[in-house]
Amino acid sequence: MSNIPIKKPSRIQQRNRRLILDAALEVFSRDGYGGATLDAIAKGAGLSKPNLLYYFEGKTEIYVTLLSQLVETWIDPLVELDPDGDPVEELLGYVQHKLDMSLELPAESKLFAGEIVQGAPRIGDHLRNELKPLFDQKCATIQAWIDAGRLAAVDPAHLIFSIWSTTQHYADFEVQISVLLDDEDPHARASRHLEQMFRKLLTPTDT
Amino acid sequence: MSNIPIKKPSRIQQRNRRLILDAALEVFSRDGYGGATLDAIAKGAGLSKPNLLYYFEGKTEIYVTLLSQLVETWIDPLVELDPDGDPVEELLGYVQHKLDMSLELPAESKLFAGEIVQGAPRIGDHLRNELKPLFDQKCATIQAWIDAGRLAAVDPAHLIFSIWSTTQHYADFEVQISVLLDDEDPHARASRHLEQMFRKLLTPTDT
DNA sequence: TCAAATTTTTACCATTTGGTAAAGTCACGA
DNA sequence: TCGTGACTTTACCAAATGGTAAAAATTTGA
Repeated sequence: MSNIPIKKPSRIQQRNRRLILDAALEVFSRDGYGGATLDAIAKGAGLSKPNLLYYFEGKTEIYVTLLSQLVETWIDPLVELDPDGDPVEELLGYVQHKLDMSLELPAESKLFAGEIVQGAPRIGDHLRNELKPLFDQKCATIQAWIDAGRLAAVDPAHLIFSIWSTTQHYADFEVQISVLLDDEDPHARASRHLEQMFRKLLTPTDT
Repeated sequence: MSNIPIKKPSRIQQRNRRLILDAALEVFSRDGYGGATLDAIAKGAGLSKPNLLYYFEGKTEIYVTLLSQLVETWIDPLVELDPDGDPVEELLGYVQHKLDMSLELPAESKLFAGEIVQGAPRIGDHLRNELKPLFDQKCATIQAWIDAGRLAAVDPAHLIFSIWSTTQHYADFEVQISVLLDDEDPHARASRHLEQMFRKLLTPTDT
């Protein structure tokens, strides 16, 4: 018996909200929350500023909407870690998946990084309510693999941190990497390097 | 024959510039460049805003001064990588050193991260002129170690990226880590984990 | 087709923010 | 102790920015 009328969004609404969120992703990830302006987002979306505010209640709502959607996509590959699969291959697959995401969605990665670096003032709850339970569950999965002797003894939590940090680094520190690397194809070498590193770390030694 | 009168800074000048830079580090690392305000910095430093601007030409100058000094400290441990030392121990020592820095100077790490994430618009030159040559040199050192069979065959550049990303992660993603870890002492476990990971990666296998 | 609902534009506004001018205060060497 | 230069405060300001009111235009459904 909700009094709130839930109307299905019109085509115009869908299109414009998408335009706005796309433009906002660009602007927020490039300039940070504080540095971003509604004018810049409006310009990017091809709309007027008051028109923006017809679709979103304010700057913060745009930002939070963006981040909420993002967190879903971001933690999704972790969900797919299959307890019944081969431990080493599951985890190496996860590494590659995360690396691919970093290279394909750098703006998303940067937006997320920026928010966390600044203390997650606007998505702290999301982390606690959605990410934490999943994280604990996956740590348990990894620990079970170790206990079964199917994976080298590693610290599950810190393993995940290492996977996150090394892969996201290629998105978040893009500029630094491109300054330092004269390289042809950073992706291929990054991929090989991470595969090598995590395979050595994770492969159990029969004793 | 410079016409610019270089005066040695008075005690007051030294003290106040330090107060300002300390406060600015807090504010910039917490709110980002765009989100930071001169008022917040002034308040943190216990000075009036016009008084701030007596010591620095503007917001940007404070920020750039901070970052320039930071980059020095930041790349310093890399300088110390000794070509004549034991390769594995040198690199593991570097890992620990970087990890310690992340835990002791999180604000510095975040400030740097924030700048890079946003495309290093204000210290790009610093990276090119100071970091790049050092980076190339150290990659060569690592490659030499590998060629001498004293280190497992790894990609030197991407090894360094992995060291940077995993260690700095503990500073930059502090909030996320503290949400996910119920843990007593993250430092000790992080240290052990990274030691384990990089030792396995780097130790040469006699063939 | 035409009225109701939705969407967009125009014209604003209050606050915040980086920055300045200039008067005043303080410290220090002669 | 007094004048000079270093430092600080007061009183501002112009531009930028997040946001609003209301009229105008457009779309939609009967």
